Amino acid sequence: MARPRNTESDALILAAAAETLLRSGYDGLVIDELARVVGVAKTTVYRRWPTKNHLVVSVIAGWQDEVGVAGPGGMVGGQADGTIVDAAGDLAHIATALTAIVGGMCRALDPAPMRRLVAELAAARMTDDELGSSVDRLWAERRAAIAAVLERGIASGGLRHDLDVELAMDELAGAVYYRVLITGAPLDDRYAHALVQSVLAGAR
Amino acid sequence: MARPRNTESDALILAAAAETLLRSGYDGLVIDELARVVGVAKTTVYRRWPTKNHLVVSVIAGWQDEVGVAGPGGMVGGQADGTIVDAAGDLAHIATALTAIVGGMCRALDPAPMRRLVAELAAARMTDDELGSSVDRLWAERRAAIAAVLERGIASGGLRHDLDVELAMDELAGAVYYRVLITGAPLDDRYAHALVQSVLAGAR
Amino acid sequence: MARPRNTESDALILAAAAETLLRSGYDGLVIDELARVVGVAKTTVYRRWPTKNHLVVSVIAGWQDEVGVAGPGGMVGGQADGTIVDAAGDLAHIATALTAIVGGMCRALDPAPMRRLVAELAAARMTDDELGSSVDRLWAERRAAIAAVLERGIASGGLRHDLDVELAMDELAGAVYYRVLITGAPLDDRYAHALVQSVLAGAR
Amino acid sequence: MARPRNTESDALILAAAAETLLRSGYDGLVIDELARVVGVAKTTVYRRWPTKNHLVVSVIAGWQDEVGVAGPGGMVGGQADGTIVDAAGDLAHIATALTAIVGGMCRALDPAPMRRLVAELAAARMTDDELGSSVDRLWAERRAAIAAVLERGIASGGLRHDLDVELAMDELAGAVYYRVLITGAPLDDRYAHALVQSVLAGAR
DNA sequence: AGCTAAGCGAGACGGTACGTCCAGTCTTTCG
DNA sequence: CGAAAGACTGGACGTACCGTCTCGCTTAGCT
Repeated sequence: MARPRNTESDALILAAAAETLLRSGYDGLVIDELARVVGVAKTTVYRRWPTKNHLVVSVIAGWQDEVGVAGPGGMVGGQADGTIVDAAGDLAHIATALTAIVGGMCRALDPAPMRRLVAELAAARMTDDELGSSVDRLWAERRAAIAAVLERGIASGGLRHDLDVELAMDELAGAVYYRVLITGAPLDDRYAHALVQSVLAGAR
Repeated sequence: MARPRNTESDALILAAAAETLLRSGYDGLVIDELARVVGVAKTTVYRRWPTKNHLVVSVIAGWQDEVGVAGPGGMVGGQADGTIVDAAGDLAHIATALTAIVGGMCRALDPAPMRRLVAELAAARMTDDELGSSVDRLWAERRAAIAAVLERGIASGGLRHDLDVELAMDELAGAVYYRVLITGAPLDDRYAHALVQSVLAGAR
Repeated sequence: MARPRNTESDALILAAAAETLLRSGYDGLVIDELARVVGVAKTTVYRRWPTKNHLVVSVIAGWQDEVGVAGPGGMVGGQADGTIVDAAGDLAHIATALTAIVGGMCRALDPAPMRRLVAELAAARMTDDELGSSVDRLWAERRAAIAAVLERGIASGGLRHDLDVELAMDELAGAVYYRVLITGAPLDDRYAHALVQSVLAGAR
Repeated sequence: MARPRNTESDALILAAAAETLLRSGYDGLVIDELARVVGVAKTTVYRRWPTKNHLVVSVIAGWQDEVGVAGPGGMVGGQADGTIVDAAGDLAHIATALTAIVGGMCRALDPAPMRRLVAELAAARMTDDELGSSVDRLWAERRAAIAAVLERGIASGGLRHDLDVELAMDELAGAVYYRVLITGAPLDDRYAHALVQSVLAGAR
């Protein structure tokens, strides 16, 4: 009965927002201008995302969906690592699977615009509860991927039975985000490899 | 030769800004109101710090000088862990020293206002270079404290000779900041203890 | 198609601005306060008038439309003097008509707030072209009223054929504005009467 | 007993202020910048003139002293017209003397910067009493010159005994200022001549 | 010759207004 | 009802001047 939403607008807005976010950061994304550029009314944006923050979350979620848990540039699809870990539970395979995931994170988060964005989202998380949970869901995906690998590792006997999975995840993901947000140190596959080795050294 | 700046104003402004920053976060700090509260003209603030960001940097720098590595609320002074590590280099002592530092971090960073602030600073770091380096210096202090302990541990034989100190620090500090900024999980001494144990498990 | 401007706001803002302008002069008109008084956001004012000057122009233009040549407080309508001059062209009637107009000017311009305003507008005229032409249009109305009378006087033979109408107007209006702006001398009907007599003495 | 003021500073400040005033108008004259340009402390300016307005008045007064009542570009010195009028009181000589004075006014006030300045002073007059009287004194000089001529004209029988001198002056000076401030019409010697003729026509 | 009051430069300071920028909401009219 | 257009509230930001003040130094002229 009612006029249906123009789904094309969704895509256009997201695309433009994504580009602007990467190019100019959170503050550089101005809803007014975004709408103008896309050729859409500001209301159309706000009807879909109640807040600038929500829109930003959507953009990032889109990036994840687009490239799997590994983030843009990554290559580990959900089913793929499942298969790998199912096939073999021994330490080498666990390391390989983790390195793939962590490496994907590194490649995804290394670029400066992405770092800025992650920082801004972390800040937004603190003030805005609703957005907070959205952002949490975002981060949670990669966390779950790591958890899956670790738990299969435990199940397969490659890792200690009393391994604190939470803690191991904090160390892995934490080190990466620490470099992203706090030290600004570079992130690449080599670092991912070393990090995984180091953490597994205490998890065997 | 000219009338000197009223250094008391500097102090009052910084104090008020610090308090507001902790209580209300970056956005809660409004220059106009700050000036009013301190009883100073807005121009007096802007004469000292050309931008809100510059002021925030000063506040943080002040925290550093004031409280050492532990940050506001923390209590780990340089001499304390120095003494501990000097006294004995074996693993138990290393663990104790690290737990003290990491526990200090946890207690300092756990409160919500502090989390918000850290996140906002991490974000500001990305855009504003000047502020960035100031923030970096801030974080660097704790990092140095951890490094010192680790290196003495290596020297004393308590830790592996080929231990990647950088990596170990990333794991320790990273896990903490990860919880502060990304997962929002609580931080306390128990966590600090477990974290240190876990990391040392792979460092022996 | 879009939401139309609230025309009531226009009116309210103009009214409040007009009152403030008369009571407190140009500098006494503060946009921030104006908006507050009217109960409107400052942006709503700036959307309509990009500058304080533009707003002042609008106010003045409003006065024109509202009160005719006589200005605020004046009372000489177009038809009144028209009738008079139509009825008889001889000198006495010309003098009466002119005295009415000039007297209206005197009464309108005599009060201190009006003097201040006229002076401020004369000053603004010089810097701001847009505002200048608006102000010019304002002054022009009275000038035209005087010119009409003089020209009918010439046509009816009451005044010299070679009378320089421009010059006579300069003398009449000039004397009034001179007192308004330069000497500060009082203006009333008696003065208007004497002035008209004096100028007509040389115009017969 | 104390160190005397540096009179050279007075001159330099006045000169710079004069130039700026003519080039950039009242608002373009910024005390801070003036002091910087002259190479003098702001206090040195304010010690001499308590207010920007006072300084501006001084500048204008300087112009008068410099060139006699006729203003910059004029040439009728006090003694000159005295001599002229003393020599002969008949109408032709009165007209000549008045034309000289009024012509001087025209030449002095015609340039756009001067118009702006006069307008700004007229506005300042209204708000600032102290400055008002200074400005009044300024205008009064030319007025006095005209009055002198008219009164001698009356004494010599060239002008009517019952001539209202005030009114005649208002007409003469008023027409000029009216063009300066209100209509923006050009002013030159031809206009001065016509104006004097017209006013004298009713004064005989 | 030395004391001292004032001049001077430099620039901090309080105060006040301006005009700008955005986020998010509300109000129309059209399809 | 969805969409386009854009008005509206609300609040902060940084800028610009004015006129006052406080330093420390310099200098003329009285004692």
